[in-house]
Order: sequence, then structure tokens, then C-alpha cells
Amino acid sequence: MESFHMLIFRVFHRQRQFLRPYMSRMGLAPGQPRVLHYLEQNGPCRQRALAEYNEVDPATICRMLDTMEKSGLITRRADRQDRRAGLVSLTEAGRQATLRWRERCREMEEVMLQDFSQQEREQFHRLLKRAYRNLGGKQG
Amino acid sequence: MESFHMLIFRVFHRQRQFLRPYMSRMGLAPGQPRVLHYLEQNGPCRQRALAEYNEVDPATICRMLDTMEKSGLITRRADRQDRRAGLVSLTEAGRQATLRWRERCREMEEVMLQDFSQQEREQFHRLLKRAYRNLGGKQG
DNA sequence: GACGTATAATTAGCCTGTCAATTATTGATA
DNA sequence: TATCAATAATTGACAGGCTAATTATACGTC
Repeated sequence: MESFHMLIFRVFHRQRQFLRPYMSRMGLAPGQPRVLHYLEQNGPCRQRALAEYNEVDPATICRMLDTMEKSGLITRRADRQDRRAGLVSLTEAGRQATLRWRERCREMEEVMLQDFSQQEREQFHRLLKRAYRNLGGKQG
Repeated sequence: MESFHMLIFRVFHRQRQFLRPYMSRMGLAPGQPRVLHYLEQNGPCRQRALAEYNEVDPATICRMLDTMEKSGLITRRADRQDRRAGLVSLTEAGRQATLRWRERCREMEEVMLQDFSQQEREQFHRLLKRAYRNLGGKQG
């Protein structure tokens, strides 16, 4: 019996493989969709907030934003309140990409859970959430 | 309610965070443990086999092995049958690292599933496996 | 007001991961 | 036998991920 560690890695990895063709067609690199999602939900924010939401190092966000700025998905502007910081915003292209991406994710989940009953879906969700919290994940 | 996509990413990510301190203490980079595991279970093999087991590009394996060869975990030697190929083997240091790593994984799983009943563990495992297969994962 | 600490962002160096292209070898076929 | 397609491994270019170190600014306290 394969370890949970390996199994969760594999599911994660298959998701990525499934979505990769859409990603490359849309000009998105792995990780970028999560940044877009947060910006679309929460509006302009600090890089710090993006790093925390994505549970990723601020340095990583910094370079991802370099790339995404070049490809026209986001813009950075100064924050008058705090001159150390900047505000990151979605461009219109970024917003469109976010919406299309979300649609692809829904399709992927439908494939992944194709033979799951409603009860099984809820159970799966609960178990994942408990595993996440047991490993020190944030509440909510 | 958070999407399954995001939730599975988060669980995967927490596992990695949990194991990271051990990893850096043992001088292992992410991905290397999976290579070690396969070699310990299956003995010397082609790079091709490692790539397939890890569901990763052969180029990735090639460069991981460069690193692991330098740090003394594995060795590469020629294959007399097929001069295009080579055989990858564990060193004794690599074998030791594998065993210690496996112990850390067991501990991590114990934390992750600390409040799961035996039934819940089995259910969780089944659901993950079904999700994996629905996304085109290998059988077995 | 000056000093020390904390915070926002960035940079450099390394590793994993991708794709595309290259090299060497094998094997099948005309 | 010559050729052509498939295969094993590698390399280059690029992106995401980490840590550690740096810079600029903000803030709390004396």
C-alpha cells in the first residue's frame, strides 16, 4: 500500500499535468493562477499578502510578479501610505485570464470527482481539511 | 468553500513544509527522496525508469542525478548491453539516507492523521486513489 | 530627536521542473 | 549494407521554489 505522502503528491501532480496544456496555451506558468485568484477576489494588495495566501516565500512572489508584469497580467504601483511597499493590481487581461482559468479548474474537478457521490465529495473535503490543519495549516 | 484543487495543493505543501527541516539537515533537496525510494526498492536502473516512476521529465532526472552524484548519494555506471544507457545505483550513504527519510515520513503521516480513525484512514486512502485514477494516473 | 528593531521588497545562488533541440546508439527495413 | 526511425541521455533557456543577505522605510522607546 502506497504511503499517503506519495499518494497526495501524485494527485497534486496529476492535477498539474491535467491543467498544463491550458496553462501553456494561456501563457500562464505554475503558481501564477493562485496569484491571479487572490487578486481577483481581494483587489489590489501588498506582495506580503500574496506570499502569505500562497504560503510561499516573498522572494518567490517578487520574481513571479516580475514575470507577470512583463506578460501584462498585473501592474505594480507605489503605495503613498508606506513608501517601502507597493500595490499589486490585476490588469484587464489578468482578470480575463483568471475567469477562464477558474473554468478550467471546475472542469478538472469534475473529471477528478466524476464517480464521487455528493456524500463522498463532502467526506473527501472534510478529510483533506483535517489533514491540512493537523499539519499546522491555517484555520478557516 | 475552498476548491479541491487548492485544498490538495495546500496539503501537499504543508507536508513539504513539515519535512523541509529534516531534508535540509540530511542534505536532501525536494524530489531526491522519491528517487532514493525507487532505487532502494528496485535496485540499479535506467534513468528512464526513474523518470517514469516519478512522473517527471527525463531531463529533470538527469540533472537531479548530477546533484546527487556530487553529494555522494548515487553512482552512474555504463551499461554494457546498451551503450546509450547507464545504470544508476545507490551508494551506502544513499541507502542510509533512504531509511532515515522513510522514518521521517512515517512520523509526518502520524501527525497528519493523528485524529483519524482506522476507517477514516482507509476511506481517505481510497478516495485519494480514485481521484488519482480519474485524472489518468497509473493503475496499481 | 536618535537609536534599535521590525517590515516591504529585492537580489544572488542553488535546486526542481518544463520544453525543445542535440548526440550517440540501437534496431528494423529496403 | 545503407538508411531511417526510435530510444537513452544530455544541454540550453526559462519559471517557480527555497535560503540568506541587502536596501529602504517605518515605528517604538529612551
